[in-house]
Amino acid sequence: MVAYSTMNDDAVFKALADASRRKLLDRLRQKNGQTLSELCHGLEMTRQAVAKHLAILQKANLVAWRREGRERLHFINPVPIHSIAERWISKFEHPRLQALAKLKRNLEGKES
Amino acid sequence: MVAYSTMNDDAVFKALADASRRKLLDRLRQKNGQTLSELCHGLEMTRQAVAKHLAILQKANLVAWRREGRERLHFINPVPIHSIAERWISKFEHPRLQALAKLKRNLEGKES
DNA sequence: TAGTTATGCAACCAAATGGTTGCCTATTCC
DNA sequence: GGAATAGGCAACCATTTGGTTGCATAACTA
Repeated sequence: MVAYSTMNDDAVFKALADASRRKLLDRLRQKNGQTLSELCHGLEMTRQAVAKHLAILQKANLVAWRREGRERLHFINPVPIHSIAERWISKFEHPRLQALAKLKRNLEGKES
Repeated sequence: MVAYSTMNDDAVFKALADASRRKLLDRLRQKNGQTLSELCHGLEMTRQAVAKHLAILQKANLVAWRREGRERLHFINPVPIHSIAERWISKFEHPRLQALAKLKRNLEGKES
């Protein structure tokens, strides 16, 4: 029995809507536990902007961090993405190519 | 061999970021081929607002429509959602509970 | 043909978003 | 202790976003 809260779906979708944030997730996936400064390298924006993005990812529960001395180590949390994939995207679990053919037929005005 | 264009991922993510648009997709999933007016029923916003949302969904290739007399029939296209689910979300295909445990360990500062 | 229904188009508006700069605090290193 | 490094916080700004109103056009229907 799984009692998942669909409550913060919106936060997750919104967090994923921005390319910079998706890039940050990608980077963390490649190397987990990076510091804030480390995550800034190569991104064409200020540290403060990156910190804002990470805060948004954190509120969506996609990223967590812990303080270590003067540094902040960031860790990715893949669970919310999976939850959404499973319970929202799986709504569309028809055979895809079949669905595409159906869409085309519909657009052409034939009965499906 | 699959040659997928990762180009309009951004449009899809952004389209999905809005709760009203997700609701519209849900409605079309329940009943495909609805008209614009039909899709407006029960939504607390003007027809024009709904039309804008549908235009965004269309640009993301999540919805298509055809003209039928004075009406516009809308059809859902589940393919882009599947594509993203498969090639982006599957990046996070570690065993999830294991990943969550790892995240906790990381936050607690123990080596994983 | 006249009225009603379905949609299109454009201007406008407030709030959210994504970014900046400036400055302050806390650690670490010499 | 003093300089350098890592990050926190707040004010500010332009653009995007999500919505509106107003009006025009096209197609059914009586």
